[in-house]
Amino acid sequence: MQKINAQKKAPLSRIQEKNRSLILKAGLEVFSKYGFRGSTVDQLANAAGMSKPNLLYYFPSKEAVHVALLEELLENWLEPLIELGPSANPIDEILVYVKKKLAMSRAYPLESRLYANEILQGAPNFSDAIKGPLKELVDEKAALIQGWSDEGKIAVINPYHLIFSIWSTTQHYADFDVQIGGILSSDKQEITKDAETYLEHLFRSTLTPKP
Amino acid sequence: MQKINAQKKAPLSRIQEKNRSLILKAGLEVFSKYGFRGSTVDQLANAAGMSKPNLLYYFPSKEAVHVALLEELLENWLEPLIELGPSANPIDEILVYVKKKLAMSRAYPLESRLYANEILQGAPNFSDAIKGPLKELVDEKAALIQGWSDEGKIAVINPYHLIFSIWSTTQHYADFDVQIGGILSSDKQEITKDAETYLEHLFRSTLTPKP
DNA sequence: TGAAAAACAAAGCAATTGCTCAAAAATTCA
DNA sequence: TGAATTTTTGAGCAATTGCTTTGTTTTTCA
Repeated sequence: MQKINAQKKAPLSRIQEKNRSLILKAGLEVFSKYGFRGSTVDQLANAAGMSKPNLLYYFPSKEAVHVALLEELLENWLEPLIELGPSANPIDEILVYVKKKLAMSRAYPLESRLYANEILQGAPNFSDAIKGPLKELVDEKAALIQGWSDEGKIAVINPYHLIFSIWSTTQHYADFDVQIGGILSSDKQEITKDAETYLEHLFRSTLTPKP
Repeated sequence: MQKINAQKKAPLSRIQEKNRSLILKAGLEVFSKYGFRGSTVDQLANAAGMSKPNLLYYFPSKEAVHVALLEELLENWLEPLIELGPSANPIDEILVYVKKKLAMSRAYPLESRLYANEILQGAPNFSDAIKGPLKELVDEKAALIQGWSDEGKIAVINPYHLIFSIWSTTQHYADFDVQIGGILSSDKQEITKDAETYLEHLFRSTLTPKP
């Protein structure tokens, strides 16, 4: 064990702060591209611009870097959904959530791919978070949406699958970026604009109650 | 090089047939779980129930197994979209495609994850297929859908993004299976039924033209 | 300033990697 | 049957893996 498990006691020095963040940034780049098992400590150290032993001076193992990244990720990932709340106009409230998720896919594609990699590989370091905080939050918001549905303010839909479809359609633009870029010739900005228009239509139609 | 590049000349013997298929099956299991770089020849050989040198007697390298799998995958992957064609009822025609894709996600989750892994990692062995046959097919079907849109038979939507959303929502049930299972307590069969109901509503609402 | 502490890295460790060699075992077929 | 061919593998290769050892350099702060 290294001395750096003082994380919780002493505040981090400037150098520690800088190097830990360099390592996490490097970890994000490497892990999001190759997954945990496909990434090497050498790659991490190279990407972070430091020697291997120095990297392991700040994090006790390759896995520790990965876990730290996933922990950081969870908060940011849940945030937009947390903000979904009671509203006089539920459809717009949900559409705002869709737009936030799409914007996040575009602003943080590496994070999205890190997450996708982890889930794809069976979530070995993330299943607690899924079954705990994530499930709780989704249950809560699904109940909220179900309420809107019961009141006739939105169409009758399964709120869980609604959430899944919002996740999948928005994250697709980050996770399958290579595929989309291979099929569409337009530039990224235009793709994003078209995606937003399309998704707005998609979810508005679905949510609008039938007469 | 091994003698097995006789693939195209001599027909495969019974033993060859059996072992190649054992290896491909093993490759599917391992690669879909860990990605290319995260998988080892040892794992492949173990999963195939044979020694490492014997596996390499049938395929010249780990990469050759991976490439063979991806080639096989492409055909099956394109098939449902190929079948999408002119119809008096475009909405139902598209909904049939959605259902086929969802069924494939459920019947072949490993294939879906193999594909997702490859794309996530930048499609190092698949970008030709994406920019070639896949793009061509998608262009063709997008034109077909655009035609329906122009004729007023379906709503005004961007056909490319419609296709992306069909892919993402259906494949999500295979690729993010662990996450879904962690959130929903119902059994797989019920999840699939609910997903089908939800997706049918989702795409029918989107595609139905507004008066 | 200088001694203690923190930050760093060259070299090296055992284990694992993708793959090969050489030879044994199994199969084929004249 | 038995010789040729195909199939199989134990052993081993150099390279890479995750991580440590050992020490040097830099920073901190009394």
